[in-house]
Amino acid sequence: MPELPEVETIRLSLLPHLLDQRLKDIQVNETRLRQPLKEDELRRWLIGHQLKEIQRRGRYLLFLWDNQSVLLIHLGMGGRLGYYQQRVDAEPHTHVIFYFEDGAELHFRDPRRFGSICVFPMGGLDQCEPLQHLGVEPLSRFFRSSYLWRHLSRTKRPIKNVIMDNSVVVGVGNIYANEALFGAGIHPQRAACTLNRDEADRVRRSIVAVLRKALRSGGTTLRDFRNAHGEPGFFQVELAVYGREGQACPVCFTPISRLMMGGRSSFVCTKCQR
DNA sequence: AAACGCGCCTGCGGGC
DNA sequence: TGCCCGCAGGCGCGTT
Repeated sequence: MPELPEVETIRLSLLPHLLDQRLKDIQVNETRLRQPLKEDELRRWLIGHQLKEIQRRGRYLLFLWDNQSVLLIHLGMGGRLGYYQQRVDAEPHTHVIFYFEDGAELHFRDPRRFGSICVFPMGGLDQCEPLQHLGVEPLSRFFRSSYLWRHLSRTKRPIKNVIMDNSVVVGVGNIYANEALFGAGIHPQRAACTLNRDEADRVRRSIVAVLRKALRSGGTTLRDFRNAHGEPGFFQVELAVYGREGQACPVCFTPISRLMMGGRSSFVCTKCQR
């Protein structure tokens, strides 16, 4: 569920509170995450250390500490990070609690346990398996038209699958892929290699535009997304097609149709998107 | 060898 | 009312 704008929103909401804070303790309630959580490693690397930076790579949050260690957190599908100024009762499915010296707490909550938490030395960042094969950041200068064109032109896969492929471009999930393709006027099932350069660049610019706009709205809250303070995002009211089957296309009023692609819902205006 | 499909996991909403 | 099924979907891995 959290795609790039949601993860970035969480990062921005944590930043002012956690920077330079020192970690006092860690409580692990559940180690059975996507990959088993190594509690002793977590404690050994992080307790007593000061948080120096919070970065994001794709959908991963990277917490950098004063001992050159990196805490990697992925929120999976419905994972949440909750920041609390002082002691609070943990909500159900709170698997890990980070206690800081100023009394603040960071709660990692993930009912479906699709998320993951691991720690590794900063020097080993290059060897960190989950980050190995990630493509470019869509909001960086590396997401150029020549880059996307190269990836589109060599495959017959549907365009929607390609822009959701994290080895091409990171952080674009189902919601923003649907929105970006609507904005570009491209049908999600078009074979990527049939797009011409102009269409490919329309897709690229549409991805950037929709991610930026969603970020400005604090992300999309369909059901459970919240920033670190428990506040929802507001981009759901601006969604043009996602989840709007049967509703009028905001441009031409044709009813939005839903089609399944590999078990995932795609929403499309068949008049605007070709 | 690219590309598809499945399994992981729980909550919730719709239908009967 | 209550139960069951389908859907949500990122990611890694196995299969074709």
